Amino acid sequence: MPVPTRTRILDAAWDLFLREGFAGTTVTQIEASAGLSAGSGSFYRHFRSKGEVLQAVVDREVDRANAERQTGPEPEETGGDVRAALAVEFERRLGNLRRLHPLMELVARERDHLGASVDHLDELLVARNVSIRSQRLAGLMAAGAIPARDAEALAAVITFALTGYHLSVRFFGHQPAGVGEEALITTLVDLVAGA
Amino acid sequence: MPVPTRTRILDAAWDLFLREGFAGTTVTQIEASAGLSAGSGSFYRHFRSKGEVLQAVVDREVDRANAERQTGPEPEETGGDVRAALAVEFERRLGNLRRLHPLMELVARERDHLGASVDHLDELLVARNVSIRSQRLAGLMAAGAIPARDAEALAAVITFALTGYHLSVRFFGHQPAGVGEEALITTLVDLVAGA
DNA sequence: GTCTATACGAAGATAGAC
DNA sequence: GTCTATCTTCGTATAGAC
Repeated sequence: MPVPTRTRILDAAWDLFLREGFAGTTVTQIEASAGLSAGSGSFYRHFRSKGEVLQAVVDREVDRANAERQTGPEPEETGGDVRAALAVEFERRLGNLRRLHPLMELVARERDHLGASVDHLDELLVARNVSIRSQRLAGLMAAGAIPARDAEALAAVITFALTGYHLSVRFFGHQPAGVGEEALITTLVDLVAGA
Repeated sequence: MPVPTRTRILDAAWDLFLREGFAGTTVTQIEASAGLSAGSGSFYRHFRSKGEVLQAVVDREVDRANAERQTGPEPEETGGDVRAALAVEFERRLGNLRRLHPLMELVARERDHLGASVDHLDELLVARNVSIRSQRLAGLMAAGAIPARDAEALAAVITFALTGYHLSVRFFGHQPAGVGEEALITTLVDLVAGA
């Protein structure tokens, strides 16, 4: 079954916007990469402008990310070992960030051309994350498994420590001061669990 | 004493690049904003290309940031109150991030057009920060003022928690899940000092 | 719905007078 | 060193045939 032209355009645009940026990508390039004749206006039979396809591309990726999140693996109960459970959760979060990275980069770079999609990224990266995490942490505190603190603030510290670490590694292309993923997570677990 | 044209061009370009981005800024705009005739090539008597002026602008701002850092206030000894000293240091870091933000944003957006300047930002934002902080923390651990941990990893957690929080607030335009600066710092101090 | 062809405008960069 | 004028290239978008 053939891939519709509209979809091929979205695929091509997603790829090109990531590599060349929005301003650096021409409609002609998109057409060529989508199997249309370069320089023909065939693109415009499917989208009114280059900006419109950017919106559509980002929305599609946000929807994909949300869909994948639904089908993700549930946090297995590790038999009361809080430290192990936290470590697994933090590792999973770093993995999620790696998968989300292309979308993060595109939205960050082209936020001026995007509208409400920025809020969707907020939800995806920060809001929901802090919210869910703080509820879990509050549960652990109530059970006496970890020291009692401001659960929301603690969730924020964790979220931003992981996100910041990820961004730094990706952006600068190396681990900061030789601190690897394992050392970061171990220390973060120690802090939260009160080693 | 008159401002040299080269400097006026740098000022104008810095301003325009921040507001409109590199691709969104035209040489004609820079000329007009620098007091030159719009559309004349007078710009090219001072820089070979638009890309060259971007490099020059970023280098100037990095140098400025480094110079200001030298003359910054020294961390006052707070009479053995480790928690207060940590809080002051974290607040100061958030202030530094606010001042550095325009430069961060520009370099992040235009990194493709920049060369070694990206490494200078790494030094400014991450490398030196983690390095200095880990040394101080190691000193506090040796003195028994805070619990002993992996000093470098702890420094990384602190640096990225603060940087990530700052970025989130700036990028999304609001505090995450109602966690304010004060709550974040208090919780971070509690974690480090072992409350 | 895709093609060829092209209008239209914008922007980087240069030539030569003053 | 700045100006007027212009060259040239490129990119968005449209017109009309098939």
